[in-house]
Amino acid sequence: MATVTPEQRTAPRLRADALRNRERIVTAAREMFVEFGPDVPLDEIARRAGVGNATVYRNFPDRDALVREIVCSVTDRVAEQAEQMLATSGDAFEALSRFVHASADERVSALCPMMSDAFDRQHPDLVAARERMEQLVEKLMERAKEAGQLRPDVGVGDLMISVVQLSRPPAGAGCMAHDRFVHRHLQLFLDGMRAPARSELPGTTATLEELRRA
Amino acid sequence: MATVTPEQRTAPRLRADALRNRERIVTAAREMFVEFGPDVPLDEIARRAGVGNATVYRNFPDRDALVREIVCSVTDRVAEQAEQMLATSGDAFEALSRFVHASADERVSALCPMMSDAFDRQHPDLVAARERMEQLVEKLMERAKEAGQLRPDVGVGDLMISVVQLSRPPAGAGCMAHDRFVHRHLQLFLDGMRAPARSELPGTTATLEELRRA
Amino acid sequence: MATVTPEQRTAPRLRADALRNRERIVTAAREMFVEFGPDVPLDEIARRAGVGNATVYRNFPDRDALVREIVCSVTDRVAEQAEQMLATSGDAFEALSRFVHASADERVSALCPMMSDAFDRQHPDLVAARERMEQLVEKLMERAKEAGQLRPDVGVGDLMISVVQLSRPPAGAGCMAHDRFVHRHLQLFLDGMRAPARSELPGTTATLEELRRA
Amino acid sequence: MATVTPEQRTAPRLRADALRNRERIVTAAREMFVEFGPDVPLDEIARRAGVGNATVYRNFPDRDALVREIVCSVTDRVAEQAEQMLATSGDAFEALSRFVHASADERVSALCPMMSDAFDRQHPDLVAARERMEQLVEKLMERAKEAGQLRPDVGVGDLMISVVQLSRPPAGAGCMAHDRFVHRHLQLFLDGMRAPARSELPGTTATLEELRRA
DNA sequence: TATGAATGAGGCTTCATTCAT
DNA sequence: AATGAATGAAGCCTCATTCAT
Repeated sequence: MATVTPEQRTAPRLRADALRNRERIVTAAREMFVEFGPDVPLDEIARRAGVGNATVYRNFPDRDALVREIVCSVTDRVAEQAEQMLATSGDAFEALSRFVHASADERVSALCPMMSDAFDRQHPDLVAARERMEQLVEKLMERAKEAGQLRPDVGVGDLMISVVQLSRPPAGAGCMAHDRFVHRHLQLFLDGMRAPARSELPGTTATLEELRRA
Repeated sequence: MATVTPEQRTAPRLRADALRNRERIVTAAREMFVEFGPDVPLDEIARRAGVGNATVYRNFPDRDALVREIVCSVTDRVAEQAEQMLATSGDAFEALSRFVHASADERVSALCPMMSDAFDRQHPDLVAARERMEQLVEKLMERAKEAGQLRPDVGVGDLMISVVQLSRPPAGAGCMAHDRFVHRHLQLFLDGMRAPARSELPGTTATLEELRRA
Repeated sequence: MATVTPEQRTAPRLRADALRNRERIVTAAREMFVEFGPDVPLDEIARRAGVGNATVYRNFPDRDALVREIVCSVTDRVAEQAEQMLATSGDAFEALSRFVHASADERVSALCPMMSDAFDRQHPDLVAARERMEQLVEKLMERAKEAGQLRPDVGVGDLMISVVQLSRPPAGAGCMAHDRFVHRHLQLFLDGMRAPARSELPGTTATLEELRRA
Repeated sequence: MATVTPEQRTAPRLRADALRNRERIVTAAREMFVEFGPDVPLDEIARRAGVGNATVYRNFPDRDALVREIVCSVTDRVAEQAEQMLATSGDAFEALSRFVHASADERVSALCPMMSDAFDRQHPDLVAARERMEQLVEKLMERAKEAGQLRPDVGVGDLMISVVQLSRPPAGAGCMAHDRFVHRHLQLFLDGMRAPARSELPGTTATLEELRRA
């Protein structure tokens, strides 16, 4: 399966040092979005990345483009985790569980903008990355359902939205502090997803895509 | 049991119309914080409340004071829900479950700032409101544990933090849309909290208070 | 004939001091647009007006709104000059001539944005002001044509565009310096408009409105 | 008569390809200044010229130097037109008239900065180019005055300033649109300059040079 | 007391200019 | 010599907060 990397998305060959700058910006932005929420000043991101503010704009025409790049790249990382877990042959629920915890470590909460109206959720890059991720997670959940370990009334959206939400650090809180609890709460949520179902769920499941019109 | 009301917190007797203004501001602010996130302009809150912007400042010296008032009042409402559930005599887990769903309807996600470093979590009003709420929820959980329905390795902080997080609307998304999923995810989380425990939890439980130095 | 004043355009009753501030902003903006071109920093306009920069934005939502106000108000002033000249009973060409020179003194060159694509020439306020002015100038020219003093092959657009252009101060030049020549060149242009025509004109006349699609 | 060419102004021998680059930059800059006004970004000029932005700086130390080069080269072109008209033997006013219209086609409006305080009008290159042009136009006007076709109370400055002004495209307007009217208005102005004078001119004539302290 | 208006600090973005390849 | 990338200084606009009526 072909993996679309961020580099492939933004193709035009960059010089070695420019590429390094771009990477530093993306890394800084991911950390700061997760830590301080999506409103961090771009100037702060530039400072953390060790570049001038205008360098951010050379790489990303506006704020949305930077946020989109972060969302896409984290989506790729999460998809990568799902792919790795699919490649294991052991217990299916265990694989799902490890995927969930690994996603939190990959800062899956950076996907938060994907759920916001103030974000172009239909951008082609984003749609492609999201669909790939969803298909992989779908398979992971399917395997666990077939093994009778995952309750059948939950969908990809239920899982991913909840994981994003539970791992979101409170705005302005150091995310390191938050990490202390996240895996604990994710574990509780995972236990609630095990088969057999302990209750009937209200509402209906949703994919991330459906959020568009939800 | 004595309930501390917002009016008692800000003691000086207000004229009837001034009191009504204050209430309208708080109501508008709660709705708009939940709907539009914590960055909503105060002028917009004033407009929604139908008062001039300066009236907001007459009632709350600065933005933090208003946020604190919202947090305190929602804490009160949530505590009220816990109290009501404690007053019922039926199934203990059912009471806890109803409390959780009711909290979401009371916009418990407005408590989010309580978990933020950028917020004075030690303010006396806040400490009082939080401790009262925690004691009531603690009792609710205690009853369910004694009935063998709630796994014993979870604490008040696990529950409240998770409920706040799962019910947080994505920044910039209408919360109405979000409501479609929240109760579903809360239900999954509740199922994960039922006894018997289906897994061992990592980390340790935490009270909201501990978040301060966590 | 009812005159539409700027105050009537922006109707909502303002406090006395706020109205004074608004007037000061408009005055400063008119002078600086004429003197330095349409790119003067708004902060400089605010400084010259003696108000904070945000006060400009309170009165005019964005830069375009301020420019439009200037254009409308100068259009009104120019129309006023035309009306006064129409009220005189003397020589028709003399009236037209005095109108042209008076327009320059009223800073008619501030109408320059009216000829720019980067400007909403269809705004209702602007359309109303422009049409009123054009009708008055049309009458003034008609009278001179009927008296056999103005060549019949020129139109309102020919006159107004040329007057705007000839009286435009070079960007960055003190307009006071420029005034030394403007009336001289306007006089030459007026002489060229006298009947009998001394040559055949290329192209066709145009109204300012036609510039839209020109 | 010795003609000072731009190449002679910036003496050091350039390689053929470097010279070609320089020409492309000047051409692109002239077009874009006329079309988009004096604020067009240098990066855009470089793009239109098909070179990197830094190449512009290699050829012109700063923005002013580029503007000066444009002004000088247009001045040369205009002088060239005057020279050609002087070489004709027909009607003197006709020659002057053709010069005026040809100047507009040569984008004489690019001389606008020559009238701005924010521009070093005393730069040797500029002074030389301007004086040469003025002398040629002076001769052209002299011939017409001697033939009794041009009113004697007008000077070179009157003509050149007016031609520049009348042919200036409004900032932000495509100059093509503007061309529709320019020749028409120039013709009216020319008619006003014919002898016999139809009125007395206010003020005094001026050379472009006098603008410095005017 | 309640209000609309005023303010200055700060964030986003652009651009002339400099630097490194 | 030529280029793409980097930079910091503005300019525009918003918003929390203060002032004057």
